[in-house]
Amino acid sequence: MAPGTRQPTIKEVAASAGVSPMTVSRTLAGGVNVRPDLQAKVLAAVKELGYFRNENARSLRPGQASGLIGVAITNLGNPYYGNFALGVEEVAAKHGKRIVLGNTGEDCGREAQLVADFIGRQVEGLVVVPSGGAAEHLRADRLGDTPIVLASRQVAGLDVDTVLLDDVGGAYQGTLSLLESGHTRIGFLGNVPSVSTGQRRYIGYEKALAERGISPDARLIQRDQQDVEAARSAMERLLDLPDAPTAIFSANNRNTIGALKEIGRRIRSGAGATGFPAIVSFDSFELSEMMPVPVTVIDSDARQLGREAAELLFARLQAADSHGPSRMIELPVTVSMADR
Amino acid sequence: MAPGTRQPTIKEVAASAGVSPMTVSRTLAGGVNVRPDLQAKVLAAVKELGYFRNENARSLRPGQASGLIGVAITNLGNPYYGNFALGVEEVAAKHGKRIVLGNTGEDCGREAQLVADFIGRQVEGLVVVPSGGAAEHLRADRLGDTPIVLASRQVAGLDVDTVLLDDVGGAYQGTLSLLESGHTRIGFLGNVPSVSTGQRRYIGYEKALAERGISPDARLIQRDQQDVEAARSAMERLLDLPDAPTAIFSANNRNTIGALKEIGRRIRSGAGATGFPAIVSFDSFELSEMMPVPVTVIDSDARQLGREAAELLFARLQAADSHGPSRMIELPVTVSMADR
DNA sequence: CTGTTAGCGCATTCAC
DNA sequence: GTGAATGCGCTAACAG
Repeated sequence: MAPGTRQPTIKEVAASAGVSPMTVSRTLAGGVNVRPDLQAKVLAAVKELGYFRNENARSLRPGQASGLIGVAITNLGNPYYGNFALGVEEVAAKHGKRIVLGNTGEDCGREAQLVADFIGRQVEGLVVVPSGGAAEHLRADRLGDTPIVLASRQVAGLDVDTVLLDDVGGAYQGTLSLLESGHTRIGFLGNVPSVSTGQRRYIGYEKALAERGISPDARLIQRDQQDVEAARSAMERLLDLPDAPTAIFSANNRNTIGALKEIGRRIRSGAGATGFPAIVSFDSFELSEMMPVPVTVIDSDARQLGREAAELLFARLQAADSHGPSRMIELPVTVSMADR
Repeated sequence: MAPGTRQPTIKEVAASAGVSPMTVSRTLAGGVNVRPDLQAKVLAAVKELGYFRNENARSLRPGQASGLIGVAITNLGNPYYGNFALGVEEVAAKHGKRIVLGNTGEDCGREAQLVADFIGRQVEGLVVVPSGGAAEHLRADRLGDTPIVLASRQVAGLDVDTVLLDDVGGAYQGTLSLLESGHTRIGFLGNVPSVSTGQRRYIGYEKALAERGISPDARLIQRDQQDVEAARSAMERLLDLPDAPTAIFSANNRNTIGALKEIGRRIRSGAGATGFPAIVSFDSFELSEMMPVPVTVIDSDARQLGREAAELLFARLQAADSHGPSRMIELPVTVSMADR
């Protein structure tokens, strides 16, 4: 095709095939009630001209759905959310829908923009991992009638379908396993409490301690680390305490990696490979079995989380029920010593 | 949107505000030539009704761009490509465009579908990490006038803008560093040669060997592993050779992780932590400094790769030159001992 | 400054 | 089986 040309339209295909636009439309829609010889002519013209049906114009017609599901995640660079998106896509594909994926970068403003754009592009539904700030823009009545499902994190006061992990239970079990090994001084590394996972995992940790009559020691609790370097630095502070913890509960992948990096740093400066705290990590990571200290992993299936969120959305779409009572699902997690 | 309900339209907003649709349109477009009091009325009605401008209808008008860039990657679950997509998005945002992201899963058919859908949705340009199979559907003349940039991998016979890493040079340098340490039996772990990175990295490996007068030993070369388990198994075969390699060049992240897992397995079965081959890995990975064997990493910046690909695309879009001679960029890589 | 007209690409409805 | 008319939501161009 020559420079400066537009995408060919259905009219041009029709002209080229010597039929009316309707015959082209019908042929592309499956060919019911079109003579085979005309279909062949149309398909030849389509190929010849490099015609693609304009999906935007198509979805303009009333009753025609856009075929799109909007997915907003917080961090594309995190494989957990990448796999989550794959799970959503898998279910969407099963229903003949495509996903449009956007990254919020944990920024509430970008999230609002993204959601507005999704709606402007006529998505049929939304799957959002909320960034944790204000969430006015996610309220059902601000979304037109577009159904939304939250995943991984909940938003206080937002009464919409939500899929979470069993954060409290996982953190509880993980902490309990440390207590059962005899640890009493257990450090906590976590992300900001304004994110619901941070909040919920802390609750599980505290609950296990409480059952053993241990009240949390504020000096052992570091819960503001959003990235690996902050986590490493928090671990450094814990290890330097006069009465350092003998075990660490890390509430997510980023904190676990940071903690392990600090341990590695000390080993390489000649500290020897012993005497470091045992670690329980909420979220798995590759090569956990290769670490110089044993790591117990609380694992969840990101892809399954994505699938469940999408299923919840499609259930609502099929029920044509965008305002029914909201549902909440908690997915189980598995606690296991890193495979070694 | 749930079947049965509609998003409010510009007409309804106009009616609610007591103005004409054009006044609404103008207000939403920035408000030039609209009295402030009418603007206020319009904005109030917009908020009241929860109106979102229909971007699909908007892009139907001639001259109105869709504001979308289509991005197709091979594996969303791989953080490398996640970060790549972030780089594309960053540059797109700078130009006021949004990205639509799709996952091909290394499947050529899905890639073709995805690209067709992107064009059907009137994307202004495409950034594709090609899956490696046949690529008829990526030829410029099959894409209408939509410009395309390939990233990370090239496709033989496809003369379009491409951004690659310095695969050959990186592999050459990495292999050379092993040769300079005195290794002569250097194993190769890589992905399938039909993917251009696999091909190019092998060439660099071979080139370094040739300079030292070493001809590749077929028994040391395993180049069909696309996932971690296959890589581990390939490493197992290498280690079990009567004359096992003293060093390994691993051509990508998946192969490196697999190789290390096999080493870990042997250490845990009591093999002791010495006597394993030195490893050079094309692609970095987290916690590489914690490995029981030293790992040299050939690193590249996925995000920068995404940025460069996007810049190439926007250069072409702005030049309104979708058919000029194609350009090829090779990004440098850094070779460094894992920071330890 | 504001409103009316017209048409973007497509598919539903109704004629033939 | 096929085509002509019509309108989806929006905005350029023009009229007032």
